[in-house]
Parts: sequence; structure tokens; C-alpha cells
Amino acid sequence: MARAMEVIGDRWTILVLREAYYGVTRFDEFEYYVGVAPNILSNRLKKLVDAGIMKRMPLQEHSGRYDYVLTEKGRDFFPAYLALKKWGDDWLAEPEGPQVVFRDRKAGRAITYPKLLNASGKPLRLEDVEVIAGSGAVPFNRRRFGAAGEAVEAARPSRRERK
Amino acid sequence: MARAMEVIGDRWTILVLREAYYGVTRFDEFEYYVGVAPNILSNRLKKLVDAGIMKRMPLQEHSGRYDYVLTEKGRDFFPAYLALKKWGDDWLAEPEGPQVVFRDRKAGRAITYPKLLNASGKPLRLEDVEVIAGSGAVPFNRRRFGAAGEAVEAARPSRRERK
DNA sequence: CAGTATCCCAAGCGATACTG
DNA sequence: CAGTATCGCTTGGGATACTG
Repeated sequence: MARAMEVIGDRWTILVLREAYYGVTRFDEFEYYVGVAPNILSNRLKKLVDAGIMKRMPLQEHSGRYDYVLTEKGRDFFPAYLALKKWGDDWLAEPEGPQVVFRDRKAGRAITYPKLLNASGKPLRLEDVEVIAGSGAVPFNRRRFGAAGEAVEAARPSRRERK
Repeated sequence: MARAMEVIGDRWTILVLREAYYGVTRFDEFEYYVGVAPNILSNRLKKLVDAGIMKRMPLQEHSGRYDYVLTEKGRDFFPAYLALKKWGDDWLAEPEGPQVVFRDRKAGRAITYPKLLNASGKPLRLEDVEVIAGSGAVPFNRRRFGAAGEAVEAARPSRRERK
């Protein structure tokens, strides 16, 4: 998560990504639709390319023009984007409703994220969830889980000891 | 989206939220697990409370101690958090795998986000998706959609005209 | 413990000018 | 058009000291 936010967790990157999902590919289109200064945009596109989320495709030979297109990694972020958008639409939107809707081209219906369901087929509540250690859990003093995933009372140093 | 990112889109807030999903409620626990300076944490918790994502509950009368607990709005963000985490686990994680897994308490199985499916029941691809205007679409020069949702060639001013 | 206040510094932003 | 370079300026961060 920390890593994910490092990549997409700033005000501009997510908006660039949004435009990409809307079909935008060109520098000046991003610049216009996102409403960002060119230096910032340049920086963000570079970061997205470095992160493997977009790639920079020469438009023609020697035209000096490029398309910025999503990679698989970038397209694979779409569900997360959609989940974020749904939450925003549900809790933060203007009363008129969302400005943009994604529609399934074939079905002709809006795409919404399916509800998470618990084992009984009811909407999943946070109370249905338990947190366990994953395979990459680290054996240092920050952990809160034993080898089997059970909660462990961490040795939690005071602010002072922590340095 | 812009609004959503304004609320949760910084390096610390999402980590605070993560700890909340892990069951953390107390100031010093957040401070320790997130590894953040107390002034920053204070600020973020305040923002989360203001945004209606968490509430501050007095622990006892006059103890001067509080629990920070998720509101429904905050709990409703969990799917988005999970989608983000999944993307991060899939694309950015260490080879050992994720450090933490959410498990369905009853089913005893890890919760993962269901795949988005298109109208034919296959995994949804970005190509299956079209972008249309939502009910809140605004009739100003930034729009790219006609009244019926079809794409419209926007009058895109040059950088200069844009000011 | 549960924060708040202060200080200093670095990073990022917006505007704009410039280049091929 | 498609960027890069430069420049003040503000915001936010880390460290730490302080208070009830």
C-alpha cells in the first residue's frame, strides 16, 4: 500500500490516470483536461512511464510526437480506480451525481463495482474480516502476528525509546 | 476522484486508514505502527474526523483518552482500500508476498477482490468500457460528451489562450 | 498517555520563458 | 506542438519540546 501510494498517491497522477482511462493519449490533451502546468505534467508522465504504468510510443518516425498509452500494469489498476471513484461518487459527489460513468460497451449498462460478499453471501462487513500475517510478513518488532497469523502483543517502545 | 484524493491522497492518511482496518484505535498505536510524528498524526486524524471517515470517541468520562473509530463512510472505503492493496500486492510487492492478508472470518479464506466481468462473463478489459456523461456532467467547455453521452470534439484552446 | 506548539528545512507548485 | 528550464513561494515534513 505504501508503495502503491508512492506511485499514484498525489493530486496529479491520479487525474492523469483518469484521463488515460477516458482515452486520452497526448501530452497537450492531458495538459488541458487535467489543467496542470506542463512541467508538472512532464514530471508525472515520466514517473508513470518509469513505474511501468504507461509507455511512451513514438507517433511516427521523427515526428517528435508521442502517445502515452497504458501498459497492462496501468490497465490493471482500473478496478482500483473504479473502486475509488465509486466511493467518491457515493460519499463526496455533488447532488447531481457523477459527471462521468463507465459503461459496458456490449451490455450497455453502467459498470459498478460488485459488492464484496461474506461467506454467507451477505454484503461483507468489516466485522467479518480478520487480519492475518501474509507470506511476506517480516519478523521484526513492528509485527503484530505470530507465525501462524495469530495476533501477538508487540513490544511497543515508548516514543522516547523509539528515537 | 479529485475530491476523494484530496481526502485520502497523501502518504500518511492511507496508512492511518490501513491501521484502522487492522483494528487500531488509539493515538499512540497509530503513532507507533504508522511511524509518524505526533503532530502529523494529530493533523491527519483531525482531517479524517472532519471528513467523516473516523470519529473520536471518549474512552471514559474525563479520562482524556479517546478511541478513533471508523464511521460507516470509513468502513465503506474498505473495498477501495482492498482494490488498491490488491494492485499493490500484484505489481509492487516483494517476491515473498504480502505482509498482511484479510481473511473472511467464517469462510477462513483470504478475501480478494472479485474480477470485474464484462457482459459475456469474461474478465472485463478496458476495451469493453466506454465513457459516457453522467447525470452530473457539467455544460462547460471542458466537457467531452454530448447530451446523449457521445464524444464531442471539445474546443480545446491553446496553452496561450487558456491563460 | 495524548496530544499541541514551534522551528527549520526540503520538496513541490504555479507561472512563465524558452527550445527543437 | 511537445516538452524542458528557471524561479520565487508556499506547503508540508521531521525533530523535538512542552502541557494537562
